[in-house]
Amino acid sequence: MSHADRRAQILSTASDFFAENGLTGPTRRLAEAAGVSQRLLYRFFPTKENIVAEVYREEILGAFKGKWFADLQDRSLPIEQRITTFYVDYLDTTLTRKWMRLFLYASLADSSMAPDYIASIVTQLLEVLIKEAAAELDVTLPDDRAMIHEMAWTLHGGISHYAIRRHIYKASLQVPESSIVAMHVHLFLAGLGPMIEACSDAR
Amino acid sequence: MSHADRRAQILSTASDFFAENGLTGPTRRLAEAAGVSQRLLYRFFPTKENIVAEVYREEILGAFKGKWFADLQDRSLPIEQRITTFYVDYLDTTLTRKWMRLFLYASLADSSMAPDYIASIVTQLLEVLIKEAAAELDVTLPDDRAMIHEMAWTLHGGISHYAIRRHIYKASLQVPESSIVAMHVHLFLAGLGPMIEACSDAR
DNA sequence: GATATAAGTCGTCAATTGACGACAAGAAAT
DNA sequence: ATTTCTTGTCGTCAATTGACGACTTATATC
Repeated sequence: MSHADRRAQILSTASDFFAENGLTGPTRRLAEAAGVSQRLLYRFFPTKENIVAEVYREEILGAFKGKWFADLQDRSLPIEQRITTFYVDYLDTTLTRKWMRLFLYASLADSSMAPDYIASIVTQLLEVLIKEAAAELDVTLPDDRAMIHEMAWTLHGGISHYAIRRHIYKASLQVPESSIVAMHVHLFLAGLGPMIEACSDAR
Repeated sequence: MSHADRRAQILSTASDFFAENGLTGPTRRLAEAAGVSQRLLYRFFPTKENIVAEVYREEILGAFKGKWFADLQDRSLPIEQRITTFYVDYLDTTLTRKWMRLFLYASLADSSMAPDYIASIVTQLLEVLIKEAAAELDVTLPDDRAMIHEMAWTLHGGISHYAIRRHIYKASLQVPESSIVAMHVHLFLAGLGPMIEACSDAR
């Protein structure tokens, strides 16, 4: 098998392996899973840490789509539909079992695998999302950007946590995913106006 | 030092140790952290797994208060205040750094450390919470219990995910915690009615 | 066919791991 | 003072770990 192909195959196996067994999973079991001798791993990667880092780069950082930004701002569609469509896709492509487990293992290991980059992307996403919502609902957002982000997190966090319940806590979920997304989005859009009002009053 | 005291001290150290280093942290480092020889651990616990299990029992399962059920149902106070007070306390006592990290490490390890018990408690909590909210808002909940739970999860999941962002992702959070809780609760109460209506219409 | 180069494995090293037997120090009881 | 029991440590065992040198096998190039 060619160098590039073998490397890709190992990385693909590794992403599944580390997602299931944690970043501390032994290289011998990883090699076994890849159908390869343990020694061969070190022909492609200098250290085990390097394998983990490569998996992280490919699987975690590569899971975001630029298209989302454009779609969320397509005002020819109602905001509820735009957000719902986005989250159905987001759950399907990014908040998968593999992604969530890798991301949590990496975050827990405090390994400086900078979640800053991801935080930055998500923040941009949230900012677009809530600005579009505010525009269609005709409400004015507060000036404080940190506060705006937290408002958007009430929606984004709820859906992210649904993915955690599903993939990490292995909760038995009976309500179909599309209904759940619809609920979260509807609640958010219905409550956004009142929430902003309450925030202004409190000040 | 007496047997009981020493055991308690080891467990206390172990809970911090495993929370920070993961359930795979070595016994030698744990012993060192406890200021004790590694051998001594095995005078109190038959295996390392047993230490982890004991930590889990004490720290994870022991973090829930029966008082919450009573307080949430005290109709002499407005529901918004009841829920807000509950979540401020919940974040402070249960969704701590230590608790979250232990719980996530345990959940990821798929170890059958039955999260069923916790799921059961949380479900009861959510059912009380949303029933009280529906009562005060004078809206009727759907019959489907699974659906009711998911509705409550829009609030509970959002706040839980805030704790994850804070303690696991180490996000820099600028907005004070009390404001965040207030936002989530207000959004939920404002959106609950419309969300329920949308659910009925969809059917 | 000879030869070089790439693909891959075997066996091993030192370090680390969970676990435990053997022993030491101290207190309590007789 | 001797015995006995508790509290504790030292040193060690076998298994596992990441890493790598030495070797084999296949493929391609001349």
